[in-house]
Amino acid sequence: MTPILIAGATGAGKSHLALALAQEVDGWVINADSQQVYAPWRVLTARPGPAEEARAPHKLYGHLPLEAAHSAGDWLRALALVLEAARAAGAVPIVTGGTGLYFRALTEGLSPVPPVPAAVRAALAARLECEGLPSLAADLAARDPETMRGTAGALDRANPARVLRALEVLEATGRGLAAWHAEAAPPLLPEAWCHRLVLEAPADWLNRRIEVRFAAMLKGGAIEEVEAVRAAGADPSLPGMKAIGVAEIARYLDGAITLQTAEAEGAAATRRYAKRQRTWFRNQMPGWTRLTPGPDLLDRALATIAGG
RNA sequence: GCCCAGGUAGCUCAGUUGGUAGAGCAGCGGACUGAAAAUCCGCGUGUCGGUGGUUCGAAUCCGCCCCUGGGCA
Repeated sequence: MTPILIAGATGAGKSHLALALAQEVDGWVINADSQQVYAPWRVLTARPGPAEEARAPHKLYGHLPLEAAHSAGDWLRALALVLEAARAAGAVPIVTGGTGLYFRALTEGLSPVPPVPAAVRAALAARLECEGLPSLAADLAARDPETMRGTAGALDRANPARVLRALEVLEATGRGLAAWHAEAAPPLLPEAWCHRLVLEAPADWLNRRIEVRFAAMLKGGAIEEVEAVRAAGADPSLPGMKAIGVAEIARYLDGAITLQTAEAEGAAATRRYAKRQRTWFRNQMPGWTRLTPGPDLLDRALATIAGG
């Protein structure tokens, strides 16, 4: 059973397509979205609900507590188990989501960099706080010029996430990130072994849907989800707290902005995210088949799978 | 009707003594190998309300008109 991958910007309708396909081919819908893995965010991340889950098995959705450490590598390891189980059950894996990095890791492989201890990470975050980014970038350039140069152009020395990651790996493993990346890493699902679809929606169409959807989320329980998480004392720096809408709703709950402003800003943040996704799908997924939303989408998707 | 304050980018606004405009946000393009719904890089997209005038030259000075606030009647 050849696995099917469905990428697409937020709100493009990939969950809907994935579910329809799952019912056609006896498949499992498997999440490839970095925020939909967290249990507290059902409404806020537009995760499939009980009605959808009753129609086909859904995997890797909301299976982690908000405070759980999670990374592309963690997702990949969890996915390997799910793919194994699907094969045993004779089901077609339908991996769907909007996180480009996860699809890249899946079809192109992730270099075997060992996990970085939390203590190393915390120490570097503290250094960034008191020394500033230019100092860390200079340190990296001195200790690991290869990574600083990068393979395809220079590593962005103004990007704190990249500089921190490079230093973390260097300190945790004694080896530079570029050296690790030079190591071949066999992909879990090589491109030749799966159908790859990108659901591409026109920006105007998608933006309107995003606005309607974010407003509906606020009315439909997203505020309560953020309230509950805050009441439980969640650390705002957790990765799961970076889901779009959390910051906006939190400011509303604090009385800093009106509900109307929160709605406008949440929709705007979602639109910017969709734009970044479009850029990734357009430029980083050259071999994928592009489909546009429309009434006969399922038929076109089935035809693509049959033809490929 | 009169007085005052405004009218400059999609929005909020800046623009020194006249030299055909620039910030933030939005938007657009791009990067992306374990926190990626993250993080970062690049780009100003303009009938300066309209119209006459002064001037070599007007967003800027003057006249008239239009529009939006606020005040007095």
